[in-house]
Amino acid sequence: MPELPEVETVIRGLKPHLEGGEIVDAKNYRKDLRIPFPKNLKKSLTGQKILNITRRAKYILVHLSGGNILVIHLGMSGRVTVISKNEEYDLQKHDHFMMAMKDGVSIVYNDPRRFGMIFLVEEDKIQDHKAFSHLGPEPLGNEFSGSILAERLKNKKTSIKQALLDQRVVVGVGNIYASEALYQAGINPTKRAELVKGEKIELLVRCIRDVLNRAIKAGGSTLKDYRSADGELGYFQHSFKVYDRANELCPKCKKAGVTKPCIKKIVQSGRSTYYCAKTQR
DNA sequence: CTCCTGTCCTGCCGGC
DNA sequence: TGCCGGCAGGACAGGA
Repeated sequence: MPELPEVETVIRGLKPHLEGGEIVDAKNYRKDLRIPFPKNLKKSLTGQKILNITRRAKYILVHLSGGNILVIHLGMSGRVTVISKNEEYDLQKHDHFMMAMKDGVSIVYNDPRRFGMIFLVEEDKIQDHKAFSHLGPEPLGNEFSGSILAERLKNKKTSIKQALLDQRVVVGVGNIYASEALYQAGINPTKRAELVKGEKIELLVRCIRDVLNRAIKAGGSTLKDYRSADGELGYFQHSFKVYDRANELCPKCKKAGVTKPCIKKIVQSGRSTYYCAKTQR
């Protein structure tokens, strides 16, 4: 479900409730998600202070005072709900994990498909952890640029769409924003990755940043209205230009006076891709 | 190495 | 109304 913007939105929703607080209880309601919950999770978390919450790729990193990081990945369908002090809460179907803070606030992790993961890693060993060791640059960071992307796409025979989903190339971009970024950049998703270069690559970098930033902004605006940090796509889903809009007219074509629907849906490596057949070359 | 397919799991939607 | 197939925002193993 969540790509970088949704994960970022969840983190921004959690920060004010958790940062600086102390964990007084934690529970997992089943033994595993995609991978097993850590053994002694309650023991590992209780008494820990939450120093801060950060993001790496699509992972939520909860930094603990003892030097460990509680890592949360939302998979396809994970959500985190904040429950305020004295609020009644009945455990819901697919609630798999909870954590309670000293001030009475708690959070609940819910994940119907259980593709998510929750695990602990030592702060100074995170780079060596197999979930993180292969990760590429953060798309919103300074280390992401046309030349970096070009280097990572060099000799890549796969399509540019699939390359963008590869977390070794760039992190955080998922199935929706890959389609959206390629649309904005006017690049055909089936184009061989290594053939995207020069000005086009610079444009693609700007488009990836822009699409993600606008989605984060939209997520932020939904957060004002909802106390829950549930990573819903929020209002941004209403502004997808091509994703899930097969047989519709894209904004560029509409503006150009085209009347024939231009958005096609294709399947690449088992994932749906949406693009404008007219403007994306 | 790279690339692609299948798999994990539940919910939901459309067609019959 | 019910049943069934197909599909869904991610990540990874395993085979070619």
